[in-house]
Amino acid sequence: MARSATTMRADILDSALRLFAAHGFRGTSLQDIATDAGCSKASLLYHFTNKDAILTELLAPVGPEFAALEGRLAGLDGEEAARAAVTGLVDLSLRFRLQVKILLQDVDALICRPELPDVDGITERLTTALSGRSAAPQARVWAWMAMLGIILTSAGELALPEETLRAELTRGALRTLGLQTD
Amino acid sequence: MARSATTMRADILDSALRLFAAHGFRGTSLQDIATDAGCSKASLLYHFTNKDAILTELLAPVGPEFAALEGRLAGLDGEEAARAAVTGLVDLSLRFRLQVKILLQDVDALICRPELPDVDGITERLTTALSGRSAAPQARVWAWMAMLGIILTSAGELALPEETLRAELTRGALRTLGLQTD
DNA sequence: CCCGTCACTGGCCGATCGGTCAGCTAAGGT
DNA sequence: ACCTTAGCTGACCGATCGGCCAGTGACGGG
Repeated sequence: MARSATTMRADILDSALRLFAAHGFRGTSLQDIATDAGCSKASLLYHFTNKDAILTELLAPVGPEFAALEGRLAGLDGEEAARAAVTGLVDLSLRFRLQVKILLQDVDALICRPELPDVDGITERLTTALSGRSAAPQARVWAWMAMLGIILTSAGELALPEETLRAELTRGALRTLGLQTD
Repeated sequence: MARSATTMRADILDSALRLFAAHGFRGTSLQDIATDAGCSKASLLYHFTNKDAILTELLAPVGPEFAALEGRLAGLDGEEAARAAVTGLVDLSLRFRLQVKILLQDVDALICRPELPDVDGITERLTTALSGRSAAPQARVWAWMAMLGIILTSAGELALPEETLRAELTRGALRTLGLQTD
């Protein structure tokens, strides 16, 4: 054995996460991952049944976290819902920077996979909460701006300490939505 | 001859623009475009030297427009620069919805092509203008949020009249940046 | 000491990719 | 009537993709 099994699996997942986030799921070949992880392509398929399984395992923790956030938002309305949605979304975007980047990069190729997070549904319910359950066109536009601003800015490569980023993302999004920033 | 040459070329470009925007450049094969345009794959490569040439022609008008915007912004500073950047960016994002979507979808695969718009440079100069030439971390974060919010919300599929979208994108972005919305 | 299992690999497969090429057809000039 | 040319295509090519399989070598239990 070259190295312990758990190390090999972890190395593969680590390489895959970085490469998928950098070049997209479709833009990263199994050979790319194998080279980066320092093993053969066949070794990947020994530890994982196929390429999709690697992605599924990387994104596994994301779905439940967003579902939990939606559960917390479900009972809220108006400004209360919007504020909770902002802080929750900022938190998840920072915790799952790379994973969210992967999801948004290949949305169209990744929806229609039942085991993966339902991106369309999540974005719709999040924008609804961010808009304070309002159907007004302006509220919907601002909700989309706030959501995309939060998610993609945190997925970007701003070289800032995490707490600074968290605070400014929150303030920026609240202002986008037309809410007081305390 | 099946149809006039100009019609065929235009049909190919039309199909390619829609498909590239929907599934990405790498996610769209020449066969996909040919099927959508109602011709053979070989016919594509009769009208265009290769796949990249189709993309280059689709994105040709975008680069100069952004360069012109940057030229107008170059002499401005502070809040004046930020306001001009917002209105200019909203305008271009709405005029080139699909093209911008293509550019952002496959950024990593599309940079390093000299004949294509320099996405990194454009985004950097735009965020600088949006932040009012400020180097403060908060200003840079908000500039990124405003830019990504504008570009990707206009590239999305909100079913709203264009002038409503233009007005709300502008107001939302100005508020993100902490500016009065008149 | 041997044998089974685990970790891993080289080599191969069919499908699909972007791209080439010889050749067909119809229109237009002479 | 003949020839040229533009428009278009089917067939084919090498490269690369995801995935499969028959091994091979090291380790641990009996």
